[in-house]
Amino acid sequence: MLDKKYNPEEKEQKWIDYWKDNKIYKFKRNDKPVYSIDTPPPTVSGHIHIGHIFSYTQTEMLARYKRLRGYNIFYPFGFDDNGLPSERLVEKEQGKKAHQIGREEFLKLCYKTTDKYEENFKELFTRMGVSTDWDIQYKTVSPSTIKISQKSFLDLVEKGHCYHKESPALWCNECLTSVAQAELETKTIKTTFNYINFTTVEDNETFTIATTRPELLPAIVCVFVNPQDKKHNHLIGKTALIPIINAKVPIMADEKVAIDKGTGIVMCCTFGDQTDIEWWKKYNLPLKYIFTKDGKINNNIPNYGGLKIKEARKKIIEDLQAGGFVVKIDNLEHEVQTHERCGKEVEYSVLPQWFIDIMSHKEDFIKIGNQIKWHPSYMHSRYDEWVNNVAWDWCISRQRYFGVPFPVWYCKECGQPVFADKEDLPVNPISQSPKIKKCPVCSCNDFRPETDVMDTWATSSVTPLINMKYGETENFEDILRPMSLRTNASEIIRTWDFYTIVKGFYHFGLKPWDNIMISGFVMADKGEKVSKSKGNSKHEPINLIKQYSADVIRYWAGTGRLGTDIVFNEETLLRGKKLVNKIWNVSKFVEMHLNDYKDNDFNDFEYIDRWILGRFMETEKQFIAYLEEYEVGLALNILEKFFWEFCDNYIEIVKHRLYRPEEFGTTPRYSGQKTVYILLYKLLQDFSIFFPFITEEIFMELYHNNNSIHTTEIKPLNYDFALEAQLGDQMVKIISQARGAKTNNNVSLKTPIKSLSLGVSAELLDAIQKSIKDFKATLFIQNLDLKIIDTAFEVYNIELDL
RNA sequence: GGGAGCAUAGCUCAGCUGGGAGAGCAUCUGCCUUACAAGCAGAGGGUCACAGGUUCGAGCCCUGUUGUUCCCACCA
Repeated sequence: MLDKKYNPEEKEQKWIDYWKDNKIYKFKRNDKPVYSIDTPPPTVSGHIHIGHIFSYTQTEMLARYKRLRGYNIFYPFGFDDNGLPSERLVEKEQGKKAHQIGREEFLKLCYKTTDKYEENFKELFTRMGVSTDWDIQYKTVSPSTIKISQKSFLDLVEKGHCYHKESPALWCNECLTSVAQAELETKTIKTTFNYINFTTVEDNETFTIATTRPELLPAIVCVFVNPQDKKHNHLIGKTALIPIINAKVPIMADEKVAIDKGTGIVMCCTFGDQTDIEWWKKYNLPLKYIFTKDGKINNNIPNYGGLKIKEARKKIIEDLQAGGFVVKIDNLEHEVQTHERCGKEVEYSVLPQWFIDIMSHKEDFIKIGNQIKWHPSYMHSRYDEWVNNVAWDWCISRQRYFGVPFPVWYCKECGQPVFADKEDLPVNPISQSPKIKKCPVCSCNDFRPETDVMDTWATSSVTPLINMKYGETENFEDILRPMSLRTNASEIIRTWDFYTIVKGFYHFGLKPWDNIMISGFVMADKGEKVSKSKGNSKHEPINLIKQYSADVIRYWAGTGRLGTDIVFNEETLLRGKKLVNKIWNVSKFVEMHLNDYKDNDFNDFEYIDRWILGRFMETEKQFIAYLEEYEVGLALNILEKFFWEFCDNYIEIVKHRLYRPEEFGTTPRYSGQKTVYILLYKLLQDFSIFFPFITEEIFMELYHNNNSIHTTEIKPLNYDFALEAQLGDQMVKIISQARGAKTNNNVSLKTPIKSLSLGVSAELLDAIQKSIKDFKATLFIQNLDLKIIDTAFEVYNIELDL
């Protein structure tokens, strides 16, 4: 017997335990087709917020759908505890920087901290009913993951897609590491645009250069003018004298200079921006690198050495003003590139780094992108746009600690890199030595380890490889190449998705997945993304679960349209709560009437039963169509609509038949029983995608034919009730009008109708006659007068028994 | 500056390949009806952002405009 009231807190825990004990979601190799999901390993950053719940739940619903369609679901969960976010978390908790703690001790703390938070994450996702198989869980810094990451690296080196080079790279002088283009975030800041006078050495002609970065004056290696610039092209070939610094640099020509920007004359430094780097390479300019790694001016620069960049900027402007070199200073708002992990402006640095070649295979990456089906389709263009705009090879070196080490040593004499053997992985070059004793180039026998670690994305981009146990003896390559689905939010198309495609292409020449599904963000308020870093998650998931139940939170998460941001709102939760409550109540009703029910073959359905069965078939067809397009929210929407129709109209009509067989007959009662038996079963199945807990509770109580609703299979009904579905709808409209008459008279719906006079179409007349008992009983009609008219129907007269 | 999404009832949104403008919440009026008052029945409420176009017919297709959000580029 179902309880009078449903107690979510108790029942949800019960089913969590049951599913776990009975391994309901366990992946086993069998004959069924595999549906595999590459779901984002969340960054273990200490806090889980409602945004996580949103996107993971949508994916989870798809897993449930595919499971109910007979697929063998490969649905692992991972944790991305690798890299800077974890390091920053530990630094914050310790109140110390990594280098103050020491490499070994710091790493221990990283493992300890991430383990702790992983448990929190796992618990909460489990609590939400996530049907992942926790036995195939991975993390991005475990020995097995490090092994696969290193293997991937060595494979790319072998294939010539990965190279080591001293090269300018983006540098964060807060995190003290290089970063990749994809890790940048643009920010608008207020600064000044400074117009500074230079002179030519040859004829002492004054010309003005506008710059936002006057502290780079000591780093100027040359000055550029557009050769088409009639006003300034006479300067080309002369020598510029840098004010205050008094260095002399050549004035050169380049088409890339925009004549109408600033004064049309540009200083080229080492390195102010990306164009500087291009010019530096193109014209083989000298290197005048003036910054230290932690964001100060080099000590060897007179007057400004030791100052922080912004201090130096201030001081040099003062000095320039004092020397009379400043023409004017404009206030300016402009966008700068910042490091997304810390929000500080990035600089450029020159260091030996490992790069993965991106630039020479952009077309291939576009091609692979075209082979993947994007949901929603317009997200594909974000990917294309990113690939087309990428300007750098992917720098995967990070001068940090907590991450995957490069399996590389260098000869101390000649610098020749020596790689670990694939069989020996995982390798930590700091604690281990290379196998070979002598450098193959110079025969030196002294090596130093690579101390950099890999970029987080270098590892998370191999999640398909981790899942398939790439290169291991026992692997899943046959079933996971490619995987069926990747899901994530739009913000990491350019990182996670792109890099995974890069790796997939380089390793196998294949797309990593057949489909990709992009979810939106949760907004705290309009335009304000919920995220842990901004601390605006007003609602703690665990409290919301306690208040509303996991099923109801899932309802909210399931309503969003694919790829579209949603605002967290409590009204939606309330709506979900009502729906879940209604499912419970109607199930109680059905249970009550199935006491003596035996499921026999039966096809002699009453007209009204055919109507609702036909309507359900239409609904489920659309429901499935939406889910095939991954439109979870639209599927839920249409199912919900049907469900209320089922409760408010069908159940109200069939009620009397179920209660009073002596009056309406046992066969019509059986027809009603069979109908609610079928439909509740189907509704529970369909709803189980969204509400795994309450549907399981009801299913296990009412239908004793399986060990879980989640291992059943959705099989569409096979009746031909299209006409009944259509005419039944019209009958409901008539019923609704008659009810309206009662309501308008302020009387109960039980009030008898003395007489009802109706005009109906011929086919509707036939329908009403076939369901005359139901029709009259539902409205409590005493006398019914029917005649045929041309239009669908018209109510001529209703006389109530007041 | 380039690309994309969105604009429908007071609020949050749905509306498939072009033909009836919809749901929930809120508001109002009723109803204790043998599952459910966390319920039920009903009502009011819209120039589908704006301007053109295609079509017998446009919320839906095309062009443009405005507003808004996101991604990218812009550090001279």
